[in-house]
Parts: sequence; structure tokens; C-alpha cells
Amino acid sequence: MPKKQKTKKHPLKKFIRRAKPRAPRPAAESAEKPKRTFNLLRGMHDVLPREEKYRKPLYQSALELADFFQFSRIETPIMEEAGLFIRSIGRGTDIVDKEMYVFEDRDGNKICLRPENTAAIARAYIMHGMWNMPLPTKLWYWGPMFRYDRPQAGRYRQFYQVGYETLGDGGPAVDAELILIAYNFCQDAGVPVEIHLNSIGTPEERKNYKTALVDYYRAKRGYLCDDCKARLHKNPLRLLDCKNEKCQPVKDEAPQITDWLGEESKSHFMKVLEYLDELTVPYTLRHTLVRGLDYYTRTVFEIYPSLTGEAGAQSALGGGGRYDLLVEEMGGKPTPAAGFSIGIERMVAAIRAFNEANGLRPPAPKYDLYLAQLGDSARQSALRLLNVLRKSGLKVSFNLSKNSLKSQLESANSLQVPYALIIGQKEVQDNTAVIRDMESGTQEIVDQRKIDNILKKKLGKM
RNA sequence: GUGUCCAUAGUGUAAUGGUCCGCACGCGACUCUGUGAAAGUCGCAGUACCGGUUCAAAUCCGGUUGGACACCCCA
Repeated sequence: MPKKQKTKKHPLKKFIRRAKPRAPRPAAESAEKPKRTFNLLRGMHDVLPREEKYRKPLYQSALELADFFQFSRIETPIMEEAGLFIRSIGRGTDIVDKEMYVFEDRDGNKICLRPENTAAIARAYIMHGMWNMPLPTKLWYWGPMFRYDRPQAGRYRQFYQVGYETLGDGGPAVDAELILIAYNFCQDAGVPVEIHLNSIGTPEERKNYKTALVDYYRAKRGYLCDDCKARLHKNPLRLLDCKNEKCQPVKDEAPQITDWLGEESKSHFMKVLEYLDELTVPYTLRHTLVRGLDYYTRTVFEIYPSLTGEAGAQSALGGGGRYDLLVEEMGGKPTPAAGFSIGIERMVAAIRAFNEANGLRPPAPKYDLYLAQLGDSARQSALRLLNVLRKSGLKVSFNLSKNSLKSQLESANSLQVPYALIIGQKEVQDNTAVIRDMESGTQEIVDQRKIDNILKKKLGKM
């Protein structure tokens, strides 16, 4: 209230006088023109250090799983001939039609930024004659993918995927093993997930089913939403994905693909389910699940966070399936294969959502001790000691840029380290160091040469 | 590609068109020049960009860029 009165009391003129001399802002810096700053390209994002506490465990888990299940790392280039993905993923799919970064290089070659990695791995498999490796060939990857899509939360134009592919074995155990890996990856991350599962059969089986589906839908055309009317021509399998309420009754009565599978596909699928039951991996059968890439055959699956969080709740964390015909389609010899990928950004988002919902925090890095130093000569011995401590397997925090002991102990305190090691001029001369118990505040002076052993003993590491 | 909303220090926020933008966290320093609580003091750092309206713009208008949401689709 008093504020308002104040402004009302003053007539406009008072401010007119004051406003004028505002133009020449900082007189000192006017010599240099302000440099313009840069924005990120749409859909691109920096992976900042603070993300690392989420990503690192994911990467470690990916590494462990690969190790245990004997997958070898493969890194293919992020750029490939555009035709590779057009042929494998298929014309008419959204990924190819509207989400690929395609451009010409200086020689006029049509190249693209990879929208996914499976096709590239099939290419590498063929190129390098990997069927000469012990069968099956098991490969994993971790790297950036690119899709020219409209960004949303958990959706970027450059995003990271981790993926596992098994080539050369058509058996259902492969499908189950891959689903198990995907499931374990999410479990390691602490994210409860559900696996949605379906079989889309062979291309022939699918073709027959498509005909039946289109016939069925055509009869009910009048009851459909506009999107579905378009899908009827463009991509009939997508009819099953429609979320429009108008279409639900029609959808519920629609023929199911599993009824159109041949004996072999059917028993393959049954076997996969059996394996999963044995593994107690929870799954949901979803007969409406088809995938947006043409190369899939038989088993397809997607992974969803099972918590009903808001952020990215309806978007899949990952997905995959069998692609028995891809390698042959790409010019290799007939090679059944299967694989899956998981989006790292989406995993991080899911972990965040889960933590928030449960009041959890990501674990902070734990250090065994903090090394504090005072003065130039101390800094020199500190550096040497640091190296000794590293080799003895201790995790040490330090900051050689800090000068005051006080601020270094403050850091030690906020890091919650059990011990601080202090080295000043005096200690350098005596070749000693002060070990401070951060909890009790008690200190003892020890011989520098024995530090690593003393600390290890104190920390129970011996 | 369609529709809707949004943009203030690194982060979270405040400012009837009128005091060259306030606060908190953060980071740094000091009070205490060799010892981590708290507190206090000081410092760092901002109106996304370009243009317009106005005596006066963080505030109104247009554009650009970026973000969020819902479609589409997917990771």
C-alpha cells in the first residue's frame, strides 16, 4: 500500500528527467561491442557434468551386462549412406519419411546421420564377414542417434542409445536372453518397468493379417477418426495404436495378429513366453504392439516405466525385436537376428521421476579422504602424495587451487569424508602429515611414507 | 508436419508501462592470515535475440531462436 502511494504522489515528469540519461550504459565497456552468444540447435542438448551421476551407473551396468552375456562392443560411424536406412527401416515409416537427417556431402553423395543402429550393425556384419566369428555374433553399442523430430521432454534430435544385437541364431532363447538383458538394465537402474510383448510374424503372415485388418476396418469406416482413415491406406498396422476414443470399440473387435501366425511363428512365440516365465521376467501381451520399422519379424517388444509418473509416462524407454530377414535383405547371407535398444535420456528421466516420487537422491560420490595443502612446497608434496594414494587404491578429493586451510576443510566437510590429510610447511620439512578424523576432530601426526598403510587400516581396507 | 502455452543471474523465483531488476540457493572471499557448525559482511552473475510502439519497456506489439505440452511417431 505505501508503495503505491509513493508512485502516485510523483507526477510523470519526475521520471522523464530520470529516464533520459540512461542510454549510455556502461561507459567503460562501450569500446568493445558485445559478442553475441550462441544457442543450441533445436533438439540438441549438452550432457552436463551433473548428468554424469545418472549416466555413469547406466554405462557401467551396460558394460557389465555385455561382459556377462558375452557381447562385444561395436562402434559404427554416426554417418552412413542414406540408402542403408531407407532400405532397412523402410519407405513409408515415419523415421525415414520425416525424421532422418539427410544431406549431400561435397561429392554429392546422399548421406545421413544414423537414426538408429541396427541397420548399421547389419551392414558391418556383412562387410566384415562376421559369420566367421563364433556363432552367434553378439554385439552391443552405446552412442548418439539422430532424428529430426519435434522435441519434447525425453525426445531430442540427438540422443543416446544403448543396444544389444544377436546375429546368427533364430531360436527363441535369443529373444528371451535379450529381453532379460533389457529388463536387468532397468532393474540395475532401479526403474520398475513392464515389458510389452507381441509377435508380428513373418512378412507373409503379416500380409494376410493386414488384408484381414483392412477388410474389417473398411466395413467400419464411418466410425473411425480422421487419423485412422488415413492410416487405413498408409499404415494399417498403426490402426491398432489409435488412442482416439471413437475408434476404441472398433479396435476392441479387430482381428488379432496372433491368430494369423503360422505354426512355426506361433510356437516360437510360445517358447519365448515360456522362457520369460521361467526367468520370472514380467511381461504383458499387447496384440496391438507393432513397431515403426519394417524389418521386424516375429517377436517385438517395448519397455515402459511402470510408475504412473507424468514425465514421459507414455513414451517407451526402449524396444526391439527379431529381424530375421534384414541381413539377407541387405545383401548378406540369410541370418536370423534379434536386438533391442534403450534410450539413455529417457532412462535418466525415468530414474529422476522415480527418485522424486520416492524422495530419493542419486548417490553422491564417496571419498576416503580429503588432501589439504598449505603453501607452495606443500602443494608440491601434496601432488606427489596424491599419486601415491591413487596407486594404493584410495579415493582422494582435493583442490590444489585453494589456498586457505579453512576453505579446504569446508570442502572436506561438505563431501563428508571420514578423514582429512593436512600438509603444510612444517610437515613438508619433517616429512610428516596430519591425519584429522573429521568426525571426532582428533588429529595425529604420521610419517608420510606410512600414510597409505595407516589410512587403509583406518578405513578398514586392509 | 499440426495445434496450444512459455522465455528474468548457473538454478528456483520477484517486480500496477515509471527508482538503469529484488530475493533464495550456488560460487568466491572475509570476520577467524594452520583447522570443517551456525551467523554476519562483501563480491560474482540476469531481462534469449532483432526490431517496433512510448517521454519511458523485463512488462505492450511483430519477427527470430529456443523450450514445454498434446497430436503424429518413437528412444
